[in-house]
Amino acid sequence: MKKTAADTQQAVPSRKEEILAAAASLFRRQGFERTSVREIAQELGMTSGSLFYHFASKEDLLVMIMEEGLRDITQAVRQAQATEKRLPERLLAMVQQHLAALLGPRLDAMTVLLYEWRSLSPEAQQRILALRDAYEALWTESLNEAAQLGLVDPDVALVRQTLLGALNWSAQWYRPGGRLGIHALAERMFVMLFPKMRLGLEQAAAA
Amino acid sequence: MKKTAADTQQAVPSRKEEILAAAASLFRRQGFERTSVREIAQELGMTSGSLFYHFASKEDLLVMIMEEGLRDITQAVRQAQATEKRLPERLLAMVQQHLAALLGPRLDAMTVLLYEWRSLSPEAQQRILALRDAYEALWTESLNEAAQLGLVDPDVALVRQTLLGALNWSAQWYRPGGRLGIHALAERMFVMLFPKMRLGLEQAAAA
DNA sequence: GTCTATAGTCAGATAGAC
DNA sequence: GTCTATCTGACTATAGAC
Repeated sequence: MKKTAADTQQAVPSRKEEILAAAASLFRRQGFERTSVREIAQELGMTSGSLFYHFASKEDLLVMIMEEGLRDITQAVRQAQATEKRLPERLLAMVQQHLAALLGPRLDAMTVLLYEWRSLSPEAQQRILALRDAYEALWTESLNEAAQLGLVDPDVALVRQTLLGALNWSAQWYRPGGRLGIHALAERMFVMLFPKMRLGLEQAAAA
Repeated sequence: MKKTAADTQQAVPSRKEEILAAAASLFRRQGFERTSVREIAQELGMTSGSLFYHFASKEDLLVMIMEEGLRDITQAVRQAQATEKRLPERLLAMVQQHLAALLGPRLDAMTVLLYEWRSLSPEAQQRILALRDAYEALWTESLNEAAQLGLVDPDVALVRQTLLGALNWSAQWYRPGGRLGIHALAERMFVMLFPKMRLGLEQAAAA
């Protein structure tokens, strides 16, 4: 029995997590192919050979970064969906959690997830795609309900693509410390993208 | 005086254009770094050395693909903007031209433009970024007018990012021959993203 | 304009000492 | 768990014949 349990929430990151974080940061800034394992190792003060004690291959690194990102955002949005029962508020909570996962502390991993999937082998691509489909199914579910209430266009697939496209694009331009925080950004985009939904909240009279 | 003038609209593509098209197709499917010059040459029945008679470097290929894509979409949207004088119709025409340029015959080049810019050298990145800024300025201009008429949120930068994000994301999922043509897709997305705009057109009573 | 041949570089991954 | 040293292969780009 190894001591690798409960490694998800600890404050002191394991070596493996340090490597994943450094790799994600480099992959986001330079792309997967333009980043060498030597660069990743150097970032951590080790040599390239040592990396392969922790990971079987460079692609293995990429796959784990992506799976971690997808696991995080899926869990966050699923919880928002389960917590908020009423519909307009539930979708707002889902948008907030999506942007928080995308633009928050895991920005590197999430950006890599969005823009480096072509560097995966076909087999790994299928695995990641299956996880992404499961995530998108959460949205389809709640958007279907909204469509039945007449709150969104009945073409739910198109609504989902438009919504997630607008949200995901923010990873290309959003920079922490800008004029809008993530929470405020989520509200603004929600109002813009779901104009038929009135929230009965305090921002009803906002500009 | 060489015979290279008026090469833009001809039906028979020059060798250079054939190379650019083959490269764009491979870059879109595999990414820039994962595509070798040998593959590009093979696609055209030549050997890798011959490519360098036409292009100085592999990056040169990428830059030309991107510049061509940006030139096309800028021209198309600028013409729509200049032709339609009235505002809601003008923005619809711009959305239609944006999607037509993005998803039409130049889909390969446009996708490469959107997703491979990190493979450019810093100098080339600046050049491309300047062209992209000029393109986005077209949108800022018309969206500013719309904001003054109360047709869109006054945060024009956010509106532009949201709009272009949703439109550009379609390159990830749209496939020609699907249930929606490009023209119809543009109308649907326009209505979804600009709900305050009523067009005075025939689709006023659509579902 | 295209070929062959190859220079020159750098990548991912492995073996074995410590 | 990290190191040094190295294998093996692939890549871009060039030179010069045709």
